Amino acid sequence: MGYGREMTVTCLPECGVARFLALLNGPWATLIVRELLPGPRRFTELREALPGISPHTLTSRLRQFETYGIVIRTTYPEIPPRVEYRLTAAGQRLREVLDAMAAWATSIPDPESHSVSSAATQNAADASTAHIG
Amino acid sequence: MGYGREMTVTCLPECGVARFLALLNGPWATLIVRELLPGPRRFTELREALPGISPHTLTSRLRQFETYGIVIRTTYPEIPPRVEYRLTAAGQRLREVLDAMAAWATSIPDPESHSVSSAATQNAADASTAHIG
DNA sequence: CGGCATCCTCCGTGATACTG
DNA sequence: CAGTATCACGGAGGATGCCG
Repeated sequence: MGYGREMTVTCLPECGVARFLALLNGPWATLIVRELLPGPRRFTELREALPGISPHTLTSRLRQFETYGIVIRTTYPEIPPRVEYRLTAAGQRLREVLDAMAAWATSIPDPESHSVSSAATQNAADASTAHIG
Repeated sequence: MGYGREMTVTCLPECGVARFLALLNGPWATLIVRELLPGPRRFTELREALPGISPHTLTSRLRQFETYGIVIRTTYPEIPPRVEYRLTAAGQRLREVLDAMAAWATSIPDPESHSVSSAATQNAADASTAHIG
């Protein structure tokens, strides 16, 4: 699955979570959607809004979104050429998911406060002393 | 970012969405959390609940979750050995995110209904004829 | 400006085998 | 049972160059 074999996404998984992961795979995918939430964006605008992304990756994700009906690609036959990407109704419904992600992430402490040395690993002996079960 | 360089996650991104993606990276990560939501699970239970996952991957994700305080690993010094993984309070708050994911995924049509041939690509000429803005 | 083509790296994952 | 070790794969992603 995933980055190895399988998951050709010829037919999406039954599980909703799995379906989501199949469509918004990769670190950039969700961030691109995030940039499109406020409104339509041009290719270059997306590039500038996503520091570090390569045009190759941006095109790749945008094309996949287009294929799955998350994004609409509109070409304006102008000089210089202009292309706008905007979320479909389905794509805009992703706002709730991203909001949930952001809400969760901001609620957890920084990774510094739970370094590996004082990680959550524990033994049942300690557990019985405490109140695990 | 992502699978290339950077994103060593020494310090999580400011953006909540990016933080989420940094912690729940990879296709299996979220699915593992999903299996832990109902309650504590043992290593083998998780393996069986996630068809196709390898012990290597399962261990890897579980260790990362442990590092970031999403999962608690409890070792029972028994014969045969028993290890339970359970979500922390922060981990359990992921339920809302997964619910949002599932809700969104089930609301979108199957990929068959929007094949590439009839994809959403369109020209501005058509847009003016229609009602884009 | 908005790509596409090509080559390359990185890392999540799988498969198999082995250990406490 | 619960991993660990090793090798290998493949796709996401980066870098560069070129084109309409």
